[in-house]
Amino acid sequence: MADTIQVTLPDGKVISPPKGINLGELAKSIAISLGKKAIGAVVDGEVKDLHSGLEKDAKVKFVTEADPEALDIVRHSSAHLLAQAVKRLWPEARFGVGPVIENGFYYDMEIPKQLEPEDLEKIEAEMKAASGADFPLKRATMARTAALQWAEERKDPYKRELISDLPADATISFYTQGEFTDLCTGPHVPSTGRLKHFKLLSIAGAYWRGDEKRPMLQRIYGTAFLDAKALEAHLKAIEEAAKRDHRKLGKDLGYFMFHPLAPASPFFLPKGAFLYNALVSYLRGLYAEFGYQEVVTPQIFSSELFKISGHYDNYKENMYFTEIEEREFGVKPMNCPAHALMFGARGRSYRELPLRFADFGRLHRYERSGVVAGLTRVRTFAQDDGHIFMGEEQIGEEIENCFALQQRIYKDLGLSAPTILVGTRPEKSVGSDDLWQRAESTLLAQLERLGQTYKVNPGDGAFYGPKIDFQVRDAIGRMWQLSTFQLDFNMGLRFDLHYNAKDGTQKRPVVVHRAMLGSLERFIGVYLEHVAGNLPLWLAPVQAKVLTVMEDVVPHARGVVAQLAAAGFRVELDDRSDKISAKIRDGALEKVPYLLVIGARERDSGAVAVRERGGGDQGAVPFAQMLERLQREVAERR
RNA sequence: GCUGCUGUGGCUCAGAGGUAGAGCACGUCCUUGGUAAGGACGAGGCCGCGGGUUCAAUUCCCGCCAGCAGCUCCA
Repeated sequence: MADTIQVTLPDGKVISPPKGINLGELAKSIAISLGKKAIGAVVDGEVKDLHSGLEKDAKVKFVTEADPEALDIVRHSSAHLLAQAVKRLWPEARFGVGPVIENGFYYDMEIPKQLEPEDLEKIEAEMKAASGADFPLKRATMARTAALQWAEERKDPYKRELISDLPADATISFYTQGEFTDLCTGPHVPSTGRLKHFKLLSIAGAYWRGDEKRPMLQRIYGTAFLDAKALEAHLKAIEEAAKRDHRKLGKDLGYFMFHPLAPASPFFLPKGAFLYNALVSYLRGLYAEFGYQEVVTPQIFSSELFKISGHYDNYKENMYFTEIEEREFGVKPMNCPAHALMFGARGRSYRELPLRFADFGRLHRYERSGVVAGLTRVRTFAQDDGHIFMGEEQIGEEIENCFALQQRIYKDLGLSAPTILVGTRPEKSVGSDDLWQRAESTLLAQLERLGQTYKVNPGDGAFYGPKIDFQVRDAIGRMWQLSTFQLDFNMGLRFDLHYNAKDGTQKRPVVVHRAMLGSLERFIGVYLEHVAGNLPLWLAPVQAKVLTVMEDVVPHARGVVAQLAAAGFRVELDDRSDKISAKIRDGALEKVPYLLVIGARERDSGAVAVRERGGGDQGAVPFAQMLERLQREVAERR
């Protein structure tokens, strides 16, 4: 019995199948039903498909549709099904890679025909046919030379490149389904009949291996699920996401607009400008509390400044320049150089440190035309920017102070805890290895000390120093970078900044660049999506609308509006000669937090009939009580 | 920047080689109605911009601009 192995199942049971048994047979041997349901298996923590053989003792857990791993397997196999369908329709097609992504899969390919949306239907139909044929997916391995020859025969330079890039000792495996074979490590479903609930979503261009110097392939995005219901739900979720797209909300609610004569540059309409300014004044309140001093700095500087700061060498392609009196000037893309000038304008004492400058200055950055989008990627924006000048020994405390401020803001705004990413030295950068080394280790030490969990993104730092980026997942599930803390040992050096230390020596200040909301523009975009346009009372441009039931009560309603306005609330009156239901509908579509209905009854009793956003009629509430409720809610920032 | 798609009244969108339509919004009038659309009438369009083809272009072709989905790049 030397040729059996010990297999431990999830329930702790140990069985002894023959060595080399493939997982599909093993599943069947445990239970016929398991043999039918199994899609793959997790062997010692690694996902395998049912064709894999077992050569040694292992822990095996079969993956059925109930397991989370199943979805990835189905999606990966769906990508193969897509490729098979494309190959049937366009035999000349050459294939790049076809991985699983967060909500589905894609496949990059070179096809002589430029794909159009209608082609997706044709491809889908072909995929259904291949699924109906229920081809088993057979795994085979090939020696490197045979594999390369395979790619050669198919005249597929992409697969060839993929094969030659595989490590010398790699097992090169292929999967065959019917007439179609693809290079792949797997795992896959046992047969194409398992793939029924898929949908092709879009066509896009994608550079081969993400390199813009290499050919652009056509990429087809799709998604697949284990059952029709889940697919339906996902497609529905995509639709719902589109409804809370900030570009749509911004337009519908009259918050901001764009114009072709200022591409990628938002115009904040009165209501949007209110929100913008409300955020700024909220931050100003916190700045007083957290020891910041706000400054106002120029927009345009001689290029000399950017040569000193390093932007001229490292950031020039993102800057706007102009020439006047034969001197070159640059529009600032960041506030830091201006703050450095202010710090250095006179002698500084250690007693002033940490010196915290805050600046809501407008920044301009040239962004390539294809990358701009709504408010989340624009060419002009303001940050809730700040630079902290300090002694090296103050870094820890200051980073901690930054975290405290950030947590306060996120709490007030109802944002969830962000994902933390540490960016280290990029290729294009200023400063010595030693400075970078020190800056990076200081940041990491702080994160450790504060017990924050984080991931490191090598090479993702700013050109002047390493950074901590904070990403927030919005309600739709996309990640956005908002806050950023950046450590800078270089600015002091470049601008030759110094201060008189306690011991009488001249010392170099260290600088922290930090933004809490990041760019106000991006923040507003993300936040609008986060709340689906339902701004909390304290930020809503219109907090309440008074709606009149009939003409007789209009004078009284005016009085109510005046009282609310006198109490500092932003109120509108809807006294149109429309039915109350129509006014309610309009107010609801405007996402106004409170609709206050006034008819004869309310007038006579000094009340308002309250309707809270998203809810129904709450009945009459005495006016004084309502006023108090509004005041409380604003104070609590609900 | 690259690939593809799109561009028609304020908004959402039809339409066709013979210079335009719907719904909503808007205005006026009627209606004063109690919790998500009352009625009638009316006004409003360089059919993104510039070339070309054609007797005729908003429609077909080319270029540009802008937007959208991605790629690449970033708050």
